[in-house]
Amino acid sequence: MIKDTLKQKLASHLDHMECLPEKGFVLENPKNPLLGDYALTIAFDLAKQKRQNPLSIAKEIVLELSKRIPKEEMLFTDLNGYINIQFTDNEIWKMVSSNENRLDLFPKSSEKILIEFVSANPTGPLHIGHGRWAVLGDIMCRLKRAVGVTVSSEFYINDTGNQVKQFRNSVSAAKDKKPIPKEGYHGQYVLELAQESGDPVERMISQQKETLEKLNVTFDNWFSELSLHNGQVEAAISELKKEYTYEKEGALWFSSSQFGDDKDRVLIKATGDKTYFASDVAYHREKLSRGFTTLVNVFGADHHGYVARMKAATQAISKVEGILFNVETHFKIIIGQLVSLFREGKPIRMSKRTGEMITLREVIDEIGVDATRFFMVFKSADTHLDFDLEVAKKQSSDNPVYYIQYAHARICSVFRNLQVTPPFVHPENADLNSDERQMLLVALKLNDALYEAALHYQPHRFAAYTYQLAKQFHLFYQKCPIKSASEEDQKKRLFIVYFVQRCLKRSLDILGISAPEQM
RNA sequence: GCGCCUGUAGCUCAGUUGGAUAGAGCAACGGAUUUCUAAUCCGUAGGUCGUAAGUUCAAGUCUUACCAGGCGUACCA
Repeated sequence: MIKDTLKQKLASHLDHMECLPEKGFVLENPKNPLLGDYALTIAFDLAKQKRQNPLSIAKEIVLELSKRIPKEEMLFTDLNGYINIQFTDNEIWKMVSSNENRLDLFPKSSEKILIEFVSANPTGPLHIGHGRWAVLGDIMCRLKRAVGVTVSSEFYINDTGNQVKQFRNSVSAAKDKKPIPKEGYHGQYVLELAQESGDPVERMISQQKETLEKLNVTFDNWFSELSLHNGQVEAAISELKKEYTYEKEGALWFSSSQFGDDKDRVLIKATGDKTYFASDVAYHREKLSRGFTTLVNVFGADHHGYVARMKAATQAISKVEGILFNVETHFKIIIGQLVSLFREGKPIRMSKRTGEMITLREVIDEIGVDATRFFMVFKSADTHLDFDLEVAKKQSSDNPVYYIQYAHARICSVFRNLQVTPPFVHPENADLNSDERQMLLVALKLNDALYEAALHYQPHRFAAYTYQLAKQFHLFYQKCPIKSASEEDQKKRLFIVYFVQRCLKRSLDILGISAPEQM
């Protein structure tokens, strides 16, 4: 990580100079790349502490840093109180060669994370919202793994309870040519399932699995709710009973409001049935018992009302059982906002009741896996996504995802055309023009982008980086010909492009998008 | 009513723990190829960052109030 390395280096020097602000400091990216590769704004913070003009502080710091850090590595300049830092070409080449190996670049982590996502009811086909949460969860797993964290992905199957019962009833009603109950499921797929033999719930689960696999999303574990119903739900309830439950109006309540929930929640109804929430408590108890240090749940926004009670339950269980687990810091719930489908600017109404809906499978079939994944990950998880099928498809020529893939294909094409095969030799300290320099710099920032995105569970930031990398390449390609270049330039540029190719491939792999060699 | 998310260019959205002149894509307009894929690149135009106060040397970013949209608010899952 070049930013991290630079920051540590600067921090130790600034500390010795007694110029380290109390709050710490941030390495900025200058708005204008001509100003520098990174920038410090510490002069403004120090101005107050030292009661001096920020401009003169910046000048002093530049002077002192220039003495301490050899000018063969980087150059410091000051402007309007900002301190700008520019790497030398020599230093860029050094970073390129030390960037070759991967995992040991990141801080070691002893975390063991469980990421649960999608967890749709097996009572219908997945829709585009599930697709978004699936892609987000999947890429979070890939990001974490890429920085060396242990991650397990899991789908929780709600294969028991009222909804499942209604669903089975609906299918068997359809089988008997009887009207489907009012509170049942009315989609076209129910009629189709009625034509088939076997348990409709099992059919639905395998259909969902198939769709997700098609989307390039796989789970380490499919966890059945039903499997908790041979004692584990009862066990979880009796654990809570030790301290945090009471009876009221014939029902058993969990006092979740003690743990920050708006109100208390029912575990066992007056009818004697256990609530869905009770199974969920058992499920999360089970997660803790498997020794995960961090739990992550990706919820659809339509379930965000569940967050407070799940946190409350998990905290209560950990207390009763004496497990060291801080919900505030180690139970991360990511809310994925909903997706609205459009076609040529017109909203597509989705209704499970009337059965008028477009399934995730249909979207994938229509616009392709790569485009679906990219559109789902490109926008931040907490913005409502307006997704126009015609735009995603019609644009297929200058769609951002193809733009990125094309960058990769173009590089492969260069090699084919020149009849050369990587790997290429690393040039020694060759001078860089500004386009070559920017190209390498953007490519070098991959690990920083990766680490940041993984740390904050923000896959969209990594997608944005990948796009930026492709963009920089297309610019480079335009400005820096390889075939017609001098022998020396050609050698240098072949290596640059080879480096970029590997960065693109690695980025696309993390996004779960293919990196074609030809388009 | 209360809670969560959102409000930035005509449209869809970025904007790092507050930093330099608020950015990209699409759409519009004008250019670039005797050269490795023009699925590309360059340029022009487009903004009261929902509104109003506040904090700060510095606010799209933080605080408060209000306005608008989405979602939630079950002894359903």
